Amino acid sequence: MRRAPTILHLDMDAFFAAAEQAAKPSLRGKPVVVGGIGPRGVVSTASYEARVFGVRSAMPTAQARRLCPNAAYLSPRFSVYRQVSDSVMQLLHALSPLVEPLSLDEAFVDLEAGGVAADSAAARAVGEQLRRDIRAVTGLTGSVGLAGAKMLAKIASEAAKPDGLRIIEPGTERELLAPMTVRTLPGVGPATAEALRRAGITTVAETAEAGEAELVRLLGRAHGAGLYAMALGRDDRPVVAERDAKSVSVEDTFEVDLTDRTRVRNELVRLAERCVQRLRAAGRSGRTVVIKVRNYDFSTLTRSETLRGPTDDPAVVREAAVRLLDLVDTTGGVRLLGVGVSGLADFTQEDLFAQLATEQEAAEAAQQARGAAVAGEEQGGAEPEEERPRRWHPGLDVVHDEYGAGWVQGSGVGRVTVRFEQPWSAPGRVRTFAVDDPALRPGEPLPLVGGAPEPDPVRGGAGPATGGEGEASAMAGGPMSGAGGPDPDALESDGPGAGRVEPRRTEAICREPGSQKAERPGPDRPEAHRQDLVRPESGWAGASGEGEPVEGRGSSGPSEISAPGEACRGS
DNA sequence: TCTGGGGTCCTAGGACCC
DNA sequence: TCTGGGGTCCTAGGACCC
Repeated sequence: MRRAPTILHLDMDAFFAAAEQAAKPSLRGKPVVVGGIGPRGVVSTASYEARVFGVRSAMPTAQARRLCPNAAYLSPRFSVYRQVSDSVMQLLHALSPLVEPLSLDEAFVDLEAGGVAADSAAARAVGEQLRRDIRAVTGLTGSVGLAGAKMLAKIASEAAKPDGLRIIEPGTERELLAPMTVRTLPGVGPATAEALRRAGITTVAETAEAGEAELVRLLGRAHGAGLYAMALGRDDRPVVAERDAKSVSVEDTFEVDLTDRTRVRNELVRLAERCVQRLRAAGRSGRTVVIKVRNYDFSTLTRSETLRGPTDDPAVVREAAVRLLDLVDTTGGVRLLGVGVSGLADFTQEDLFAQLATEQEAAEAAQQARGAAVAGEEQGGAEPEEERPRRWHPGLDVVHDEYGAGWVQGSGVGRVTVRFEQPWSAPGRVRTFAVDDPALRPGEPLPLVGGAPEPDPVRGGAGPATGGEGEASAMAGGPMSGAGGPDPDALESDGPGAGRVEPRRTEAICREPGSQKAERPGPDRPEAHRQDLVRPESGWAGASGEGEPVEGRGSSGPSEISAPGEACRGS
């Protein structure tokens, strides 16, 4: 515990949702929910406008839709968030060599080690400047906590949200923490809180009064002792720059439980290969292979096997995974499968000959596969590689030959609805195309700031905002390009600036006393991941396209999203 | 309401060794 | 003949975090 508040914790505000609002002008000031779009999806991040309606991180998306049917529901675009995160982390590294990232949107910084602040006033100045810099570089807001210990800095940034800065002065922490719920302390989740509650402990003060011995008795050695220290405001953990990953894993939840044993096996093999790809990309190898199986009833089990030495050989991992699967009863249905590797090393100890042998095998197998393909023996699965995605996820970046850059607002019943706008443009308008319209293809994410209004990608055509080009195509039939006539969607779309609300205003609405802190999991849990796990045949697109205000149907998109307090109320 | 994906750390029991 | 401790490794599960 230091005598000056020189440990800084930065937490970006509603990170994923804020990034989407920055990228999509028509969504600014509107409720936005980023997360899994499928029937089993959960919310990663809700914008502050969506939180007004009770939408929270980790909530099933289906429940969020009931609470706030008019929000924009978007799949995460991790490449964009990573890019923004990198530029934020760069700003942090300018302050100190000791930067400890906790996730894409969160990090500790040791200001003392950086020599940029030795007292409270200096720390505040650094924190405020950092917030300005983040805004200038990314267009997004972040909240800063400053204290003499990590735990307190994190509590401070939470209290500062959104778009604020808070200092906990060393010496004041016990008084400050005393009345707070024990859930405030890191490491206290639902189970620990319940165990403590049964012992009559609900506040931090009561936790401290209970004493270390009692807490150890209730919670076990490590957890009890750690919690006792935290309750006293004691936390000596240093800011640690880089930590090597200890495991790599991938998992998929299926839209419909898998019952066919062969299918389960095939999916597991796919996962094993994906896992090894990630392992190799990280330049690592591992010794323990783990599989995870979640059953139809949500019961979950793991099976693991430790090899004689570390490997990054897909065949070795795949075979271990399949062996482990043989130990598991999957009758009744499998909801989720996962494959992981732990016991990571930086190199492989497998003997060179074995390595060469498997590579040769793989080469031969590939050769055979090619032969089979040529002979026309391949069945259905491997259709020729198309440039278009199998599904048009809401939020996906696209480019249209005629209308330029935009993003998918929704899709279904053979159509895809696109809003043509860029981060620096006015809110754009919506057009609907056939899903197989050849003029429409996936596009690169655009930078959130500094994107020069590029020359119009449309050769000789008017820009997307000019209007009058007519409907591109429509209806479930094939592409009907270039027909004239006004675009009905365009007529109903936002004019420039319409419906624009300064984000700050609605954030303020959300900032009701106590409304944030009482809630766990916290308001920002953007570390969720691929939600687009739907297997091709299960087809969420039809489901989501039908009757979803944001995701489909021409004009009823975000352009018609009402301000918070109007539309979403009482549905 | 029906529960994602990617991680970390801890506990506990059994095997095995000294 | 009945019963040591301690250490390490492996496996399984659970809590927690974002």
